[in-house]
Amino acid sequence: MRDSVETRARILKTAERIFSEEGFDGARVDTIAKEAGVNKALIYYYFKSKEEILETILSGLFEDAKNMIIRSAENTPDISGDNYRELFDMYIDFVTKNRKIIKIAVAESAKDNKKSSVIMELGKIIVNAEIEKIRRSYNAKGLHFPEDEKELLVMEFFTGLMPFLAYALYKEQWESVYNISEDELRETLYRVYQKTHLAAHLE
Amino acid sequence: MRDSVETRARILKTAERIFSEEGFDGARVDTIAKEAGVNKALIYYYFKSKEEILETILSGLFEDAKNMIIRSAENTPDISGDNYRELFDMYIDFVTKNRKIIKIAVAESAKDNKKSSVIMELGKIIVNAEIEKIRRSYNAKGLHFPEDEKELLVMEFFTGLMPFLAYALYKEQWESVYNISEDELRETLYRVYQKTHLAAHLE
Amino acid sequence: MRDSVETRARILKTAERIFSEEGFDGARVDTIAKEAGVNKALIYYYFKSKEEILETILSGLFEDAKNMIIRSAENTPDISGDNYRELFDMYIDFVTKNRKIIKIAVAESAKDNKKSSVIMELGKIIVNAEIEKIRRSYNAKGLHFPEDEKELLVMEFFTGLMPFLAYALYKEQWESVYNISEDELRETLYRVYQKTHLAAHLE
Amino acid sequence: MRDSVETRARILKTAERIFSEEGFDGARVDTIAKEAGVNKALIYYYFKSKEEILETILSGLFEDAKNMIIRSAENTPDISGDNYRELFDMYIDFVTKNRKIIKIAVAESAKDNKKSSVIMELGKIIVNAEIEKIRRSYNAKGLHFPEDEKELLVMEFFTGLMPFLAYALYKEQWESVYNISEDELRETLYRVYQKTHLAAHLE
DNA sequence: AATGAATGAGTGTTCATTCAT
DNA sequence: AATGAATGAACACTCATTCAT
Repeated sequence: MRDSVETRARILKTAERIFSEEGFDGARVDTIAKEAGVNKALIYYYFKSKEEILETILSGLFEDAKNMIIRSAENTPDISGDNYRELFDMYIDFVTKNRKIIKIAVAESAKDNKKSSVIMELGKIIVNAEIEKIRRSYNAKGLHFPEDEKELLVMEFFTGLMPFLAYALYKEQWESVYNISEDELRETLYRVYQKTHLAAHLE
Repeated sequence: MRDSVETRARILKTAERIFSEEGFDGARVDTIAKEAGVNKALIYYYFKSKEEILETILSGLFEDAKNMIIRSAENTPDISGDNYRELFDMYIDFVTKNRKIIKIAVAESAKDNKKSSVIMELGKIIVNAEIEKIRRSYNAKGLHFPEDEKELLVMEFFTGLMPFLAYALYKEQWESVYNISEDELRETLYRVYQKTHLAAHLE
Repeated sequence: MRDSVETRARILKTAERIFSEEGFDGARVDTIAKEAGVNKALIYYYFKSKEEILETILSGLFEDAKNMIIRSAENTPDISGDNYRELFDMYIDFVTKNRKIIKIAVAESAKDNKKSSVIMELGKIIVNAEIEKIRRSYNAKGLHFPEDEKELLVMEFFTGLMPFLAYALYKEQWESVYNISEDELRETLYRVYQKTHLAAHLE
Repeated sequence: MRDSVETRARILKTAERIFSEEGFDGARVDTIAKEAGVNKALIYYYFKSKEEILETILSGLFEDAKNMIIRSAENTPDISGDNYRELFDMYIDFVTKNRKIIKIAVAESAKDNKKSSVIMELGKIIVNAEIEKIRRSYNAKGLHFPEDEKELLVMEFFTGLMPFLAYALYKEQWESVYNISEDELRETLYRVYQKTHLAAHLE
């Protein structure tokens, strides 16, 4: 019974890696089985289809994101110059830890054949959480919240969230192409993020 | 002979659409043939393999990007408050027109199994062009160019380029999920871009 | 211990139903287990293989048939106008009660790949029993038994037994397609059987 | 193009044989391909699934049956002592020629999971055709047609048609088990059929 | 007597690619 | 330049059967 849980988890972890390496369609169940060290039929004992493995993995990303948002709301309930760094680190850690799943999610979300996508859904909950924080910051300072909420949505999604997703996607390629260390990339991105996205929240 | 060129182009256009809808691995040569209205074997008369179709399409994106950069260098050789809008429009038009290919490129670039990727290559040439413009702006104003070029690279890639790619990827989904028109999204993004990325270039 | 017998019987009863619904090859051990409410491995505790379940079921049919023949020989040792009905009912009851197994047996016997088949074996013992009765009837009446025993064999198999097997096979379909009740079908078949097969035994 | 028709026919002929030997569920597409001397994928070029092969084969049986009925209606439009033999031969030839398909049809029709079945459908058209003939015979003789049409239906199906289907199913097994030649079995069955089913049509 | 987990060998089906014309 | 037919190598998924407890 303990083993069973561990086996299922191993399958998921392996699938996550293979999906992120080959893409969902490019990945082979055979490969997952072999690399997870289990019989292929066992995968279908735990999951009803390859599709269900993907869904399970993406649900995991959602859960993780929600938990991070809750923790984030507790630790840094509003935005101020002081807690910028904490917030940034929380997000960078999240996307770094989940970068394989994020790659899968982005690749799938790029497909033109669906109305909405995982990234849009993920965007929604993260963006809303951020906007809530901003609202609280304004209230705390006794300022009235800017009426143009749509602009805020666009800002959080396109210039707030995207750099983090891009970091998840291209971190390793940046390290190898530009010969930059993980730490340096992270620090540089922090400075850049301060000067661009975060700066816009200080007027 | 005219026909032959047209047929090849039709195959490419159809492949571009199918790839962007289903992803490269998810797409079927059969589907491309049927939807392009040609015999499947004919595709192999024009292209050596499915892979070669992809390469041809992605090369097209490169050519287009290079041309845009050249035009851009002529029209707006440096960056100033006055030509922001022109620059923004040029990029938005480029990613809108090429959004199908960009979706393919991003999905492929998300795969963990390659050192570098199309998006990294595309990033390089675009980012370099932008940095060149910035350098020229500094020189024009008699200022000395900031020493930290790496920060500039990171900035142009993660907060300069990414919002445009995200626009290409999620434009349609944004329109349908947030019930926003193409124009409104574009205008809002312009304002956001001004307040974040472009603002950083004005200190 | 009581339970154990009951469990085994439940497996057999369920297998009988599933085999008759899906055919032997179409049936899945998984389905039998689930519908019998037992663990799949338990089926292999009671039976060596899926094949052995089938054999057990078909042996059951044989035993039942033999018992019926013995009872039949006691109750109606010869054939006369008076006991036609009793005989007919005995057979109809037998094939009705065993119709699921008969469906399985016929479907299996239809396969071209065996020399003989369950239905041929079943035919043999039933036909022989009937012929024995006829012989006794002739003797009782002081008549000499017709020399052409082969004709008798053919008659008992093709026009004596077949209508009963067909009744087992198509009873439910007849009821639904021709909107006829079980009783009406049985009575009509009796009249028909009298006018055809039984009539031939009266000259 | 000629070849293409021939290849498709060869696949069907082989499938017919394999299905009749192993049953539909027991048959393997691999086996059909190998024995038809074609690549397995080619089977899916001509037929969309194993199921569709079966349907095509069974449709063929229907067409053949209809044609036989039409020919039969022309040659022997009513029933009389004189054309018994012709009628019998027509049916025996039909079921002999189509015995492989009939085996498949009976095995499939035995499955408990369908409302109606091929054999019921086949029964309907054949039985109706026979009843029509009987009606014509009565009219020709100036007799009034018996009111109980349901009895006629039952008679034609259970004692008229069934012996022929049984002949198709068990002909070979009879030959080998009872060491009887094809001709002798056919002749004996004719005599038996005369004394039973046909006799009932002479009152 | 009973079960959850595991497996080898397959099973129908698909796919990119090629051949012959 | 174009096509219908053909193929080898997968591919996702299944199944009867067994193992360990």
